[in-house]
Amino acid sequence: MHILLKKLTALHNLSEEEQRAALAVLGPSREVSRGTDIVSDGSTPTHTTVMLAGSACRYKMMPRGNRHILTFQFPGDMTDLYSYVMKHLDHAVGALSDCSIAQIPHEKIAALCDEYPNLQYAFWRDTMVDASISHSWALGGGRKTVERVAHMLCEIFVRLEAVGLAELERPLPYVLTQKDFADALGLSLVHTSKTLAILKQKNLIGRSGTKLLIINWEGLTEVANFDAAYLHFKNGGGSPSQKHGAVESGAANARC
Amino acid sequence: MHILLKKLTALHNLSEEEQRAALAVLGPSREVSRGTDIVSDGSTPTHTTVMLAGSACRYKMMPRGNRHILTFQFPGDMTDLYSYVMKHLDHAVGALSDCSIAQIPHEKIAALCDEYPNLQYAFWRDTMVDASISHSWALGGGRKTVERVAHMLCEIFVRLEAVGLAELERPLPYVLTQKDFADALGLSLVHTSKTLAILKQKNLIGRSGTKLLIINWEGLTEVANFDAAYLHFKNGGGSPSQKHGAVESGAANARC
DNA sequence: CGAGAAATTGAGTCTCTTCAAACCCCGTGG
DNA sequence: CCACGGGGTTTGAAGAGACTCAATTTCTCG
Repeated sequence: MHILLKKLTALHNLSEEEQRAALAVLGPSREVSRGTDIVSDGSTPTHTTVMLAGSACRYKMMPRGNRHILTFQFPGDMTDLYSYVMKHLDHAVGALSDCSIAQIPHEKIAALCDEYPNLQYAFWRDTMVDASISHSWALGGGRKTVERVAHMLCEIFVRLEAVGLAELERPLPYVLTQKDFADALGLSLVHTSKTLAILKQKNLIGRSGTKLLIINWEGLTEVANFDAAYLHFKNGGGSPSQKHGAVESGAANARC
Repeated sequence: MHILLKKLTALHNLSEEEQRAALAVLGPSREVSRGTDIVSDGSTPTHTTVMLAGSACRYKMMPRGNRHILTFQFPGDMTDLYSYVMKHLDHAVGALSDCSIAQIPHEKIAALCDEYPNLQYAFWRDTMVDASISHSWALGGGRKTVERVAHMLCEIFVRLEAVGLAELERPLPYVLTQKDFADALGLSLVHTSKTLAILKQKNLIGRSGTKLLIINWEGLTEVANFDAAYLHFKNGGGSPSQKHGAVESGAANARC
């Protein structure tokens, strides 16, 4: 199953036909190397980007020269539905690792939306999950630092797992540097490092080469006070221990 | 002109017919008194709420007992399009002042969306502006405290002005307590108060009775480093001095 | 094996928080 | 018409958390 469909169907039910239609508009894949911008700030994109592999982020350079990461983007994510709706982008999208991406022209999205309202609904839903994640990040979610860091690790794991790219006992497939975390959390690199050290000390996480490894998922979610509901995956997210499963599966079929 | 249309047309062009259709689904108005919830956390609303008068906020109570304000809602705002898309709400909506509101059943929104794709587009756009505001709030936008506080004041003014509810030289029509600001900014009440005091000292803002008064808009935007572009109003927002006007007016008509 | 990137550690400083008390404005009731 | 009460605002002081600066260590990749 195509990674884009894995993501979309994890959020909303789509018919076979809708799935085929969505795939049909996908352009050829393209490689982007780490550190380069996929879409630049202030531009008015004509295409939407779909992540196929690798990790990226939507970010904004702030006046004081610091990078402010708004969200991470993983395979299956449509980084730029935002620009389809907004036209004018107020942030950039950059590759955090070597990535491969595909594009969809905005006209084709509009055509899809007209023909398949349910698909438009899925797209809308996708952008709203993004908003929900933003909410959760904003103001650090009222959590204290150790919680916040742990929470972000949980989020990343669940999102990757939802598209079949992560599983427990295995290191996360992508490299995110501590600087990336720091810029996403709004903390200094030093402090982020010290906080991660605490989680390592507790034997909740570790490193396997350059990659991050979750050693004790239960423990991590507990420290983080993590509830995957805000990610709005149909199956509730949250890995083996399905704690909060199927919260909204009842409504998942209906459009309203 | 109805307040809802003022808001929607400030974001996107709508035909006469679309405007009529949008108004037609509005339920009767209802009063909500200050401090009560309009929609509660964890619920699955069947209606979308339109603010007619007063100020409200989407908020979440955090484990540690603090209130975390996600966005302010002013007249014309549709607080709950979020729930139309998400079904299951992960935050509450509460009245910050006495409010009057109207509701629209979700089925009617779905019907509207089917019949008037351009209207659905406007709705989508509305929710995305919300997301954009979230982005701007997240992590304090990388600003330092005085900037942040000033920035929030600017945002509130521009949003109210866009629907014709605020003008310079006049106090803002609603009372927002410093606690409200603090909870939205993620700062302590004490610190918020001290920061506002700085802005007063500089003679940028003042108080007129219980209401806030902007004394020097130019100065305030300068301190805040404020650029209204992220609010995505067609006219660029930003009051008399139209600094960043019409950024995307060219594309505003087209759906794609 | 060496170079560069990333992570770690320590020390000093400043911001923001918490706790606590006083103040002010405004509506109410005597 | 004035005293009272309460919500909201202001102020002060002490302490915790986070930041910066700077040096060191570890890791990875060529």
